[in-house]
Amino acid sequence: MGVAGATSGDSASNGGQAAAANNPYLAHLQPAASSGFGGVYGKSHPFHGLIPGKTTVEQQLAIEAGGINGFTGQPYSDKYREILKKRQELPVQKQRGNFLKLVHENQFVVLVGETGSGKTTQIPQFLLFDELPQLKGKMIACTQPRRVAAMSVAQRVADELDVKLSEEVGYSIRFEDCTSKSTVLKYMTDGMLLREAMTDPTLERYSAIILDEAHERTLSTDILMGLIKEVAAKRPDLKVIVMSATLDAEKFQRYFNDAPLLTVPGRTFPVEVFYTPEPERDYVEAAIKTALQIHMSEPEGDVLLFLTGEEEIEDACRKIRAQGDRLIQQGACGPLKVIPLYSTLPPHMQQRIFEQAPAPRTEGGPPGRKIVVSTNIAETSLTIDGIVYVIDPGFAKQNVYNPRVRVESLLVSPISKAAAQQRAGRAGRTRPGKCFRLYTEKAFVKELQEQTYPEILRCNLSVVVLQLKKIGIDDLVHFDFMDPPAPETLMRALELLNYLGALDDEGELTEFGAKMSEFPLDPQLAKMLMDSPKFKCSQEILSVAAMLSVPNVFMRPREAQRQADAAKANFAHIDGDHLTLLNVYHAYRAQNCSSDWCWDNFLNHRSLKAADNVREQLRRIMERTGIELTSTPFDSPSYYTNIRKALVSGFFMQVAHVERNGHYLTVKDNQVVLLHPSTVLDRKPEWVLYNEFVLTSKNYIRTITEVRAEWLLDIAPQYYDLSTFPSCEAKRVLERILTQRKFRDEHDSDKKKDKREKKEKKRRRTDKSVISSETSSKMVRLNMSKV
DNA sequence: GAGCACTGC
Repeated sequence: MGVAGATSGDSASNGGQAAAANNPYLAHLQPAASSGFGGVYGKSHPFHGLIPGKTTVEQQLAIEAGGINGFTGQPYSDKYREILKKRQELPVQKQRGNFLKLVHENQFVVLVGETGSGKTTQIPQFLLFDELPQLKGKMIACTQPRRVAAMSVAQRVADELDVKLSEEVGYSIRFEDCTSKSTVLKYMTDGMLLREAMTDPTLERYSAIILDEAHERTLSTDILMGLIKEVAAKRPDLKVIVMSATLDAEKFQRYFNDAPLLTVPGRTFPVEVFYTPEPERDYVEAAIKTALQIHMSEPEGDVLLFLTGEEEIEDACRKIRAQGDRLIQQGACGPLKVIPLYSTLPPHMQQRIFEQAPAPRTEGGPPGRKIVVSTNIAETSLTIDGIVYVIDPGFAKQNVYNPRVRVESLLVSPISKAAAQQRAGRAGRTRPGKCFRLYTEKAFVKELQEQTYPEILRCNLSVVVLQLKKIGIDDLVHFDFMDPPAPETLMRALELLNYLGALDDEGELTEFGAKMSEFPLDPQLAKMLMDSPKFKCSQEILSVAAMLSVPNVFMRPREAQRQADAAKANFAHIDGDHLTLLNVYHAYRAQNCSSDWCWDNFLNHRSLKAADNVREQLRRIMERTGIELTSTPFDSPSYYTNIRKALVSGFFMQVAHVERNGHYLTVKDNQVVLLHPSTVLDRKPEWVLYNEFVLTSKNYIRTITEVRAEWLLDIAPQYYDLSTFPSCEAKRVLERILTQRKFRDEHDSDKKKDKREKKEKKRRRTDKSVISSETSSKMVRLNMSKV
């Protein structure tokens, strides 16, 4: 992944230091030396006359129309002038004066700009020429919810400013920092800015921050808003622009101390909205019918149909194709191209949405049509040109978190009015369009909520709490969230972090917790990683943690389920799914990360590649934080038990015990759960540790490994304090073990103890060697033959 | 014997 011409690192300023000192055009590279912080530009400089925070539209226009680029000292290119003409036609240009006035007079500005207004590319530039952050040795940040947006917008703006991407304009996303010492405008993901805040809590390196797409209310944007509100109170010099695409601006204004509002019209075409007169019983059937009706009776133009998930979409595609074929044979309409779209689809399949609609079969015959059947990936992340008709059944899968049982689940639920509007808007990007809503107008008005619940109200907050504690926000209950999460969700997070040792009993961040927060992982995974040297298996746990933080690697196509299951069985480890994942990773590396090999073994290459990336990132953090990288020799009998013990040190709260009736109960919570059918375990071990609890048709625990009761008691005594247990079978079993231990300890003669200790010492000595990566293919072979 | 909406560090 990457943008052509993108570079990372600070090559931009290499060798530029000497030149900069004598070159007035390059003064921004050395503001301290040339003019001092807060200084101004000299007479010969294109930026001469600009006073930070006091520029005028005329000044900015004159600079843009000038001959010399103030950033590079070079004459503007022809391409620059060409782009400039187009920029001048964007609706947001008419508001430049108003924008500058508001920014001069206010710390916070809320800007609502509809699709096509040009806000994402232009506003940061208006601000750049007004702020002149280079004079203060600072930057302007503009956040985006998605990586691709950060990359592509940065490239576009670099072109508009006639500079090389990574120099004055750059971007920063996970796994890729495309900025340099000369960067003054930085596009970045919101998550990335939040990461930075953990080491720079007052965001000193920025003179202004633009939060774009704030209406999406991503978890990171919400936390950033709370944080920036606090920082701004301490830093009157910091400018904050909040940009949103919806009419929900009032809420943002109120939140940011009654900030002024600037509204910029968009540039889209009208979309006529139709409702069904009666509620539809089966929205998929209704959607298919509507799609075919459009094809038969509406003029040329492509169709976008929103459904909720992969299976539903593939199913609908098949049905539309089948029924479409029948109509075509009857000569009732032109040819159809039906294309599915969802995120787990391989990239070359996703590309198909950009194909042209099929041509009519005979010249002058009925027109061909493209129908894209998509999840709400097409609502925000992907834009398909040429869509004229949208079919909106009004549903989407949404994540819901229940703190009481600590379970996240995906539920098909009605979308919000804002989302419905967004969907409809997809029909009007190239010409006037139509949107068919498969619900009544009354339902739209009365039943749909205004906005989608922000993510912060729908998810487990343990990562959020850890991050905020690291940033130095101690009082989370009184932290000014735009929408405060349920106290119970916060309590659950605090409790978990306390058990993991990240917070002490007063709720203060411990040193251990501070280190944990460095890892871009769930706290359980971070804890497991940090404890893994104790069990001499940090190399292996690194791999397991990476595999657990990427999408499922096992593919199971409907038409080849048995082959896929057989392929998976080759990697199965007798002790469970975590070690199976480790086998897969080792085999993948032993096969030189071959994508063909992945395909042959029904493995998702994209996921494995991601796991490899994540592993490398985690390994670096381990090195930086001084956590030892070590392994138990593969031929040691404790190789796998050590790994399983390390799993326990992170996931001791996610353990289930099988009851005499064959049901599993989660420890302490006593929830009845079933082993997910995807597990490689073909028996029912007494104690299992699980990675996640999913609520679908039943209560399932997924990604499971057998563990031993003794480990639970030894590794997590703080949680397995039996006085805190409700009365249950698991408690009785654990009690029995403790009694036996006490008995044994009392009757153990000193001699026996001595012997045991000696043996233990010897074992420790033999465990010290570290395996090299060269042996990894051998490891896989050995291990596979064991199974 | 069953599913993985979508992002992000």
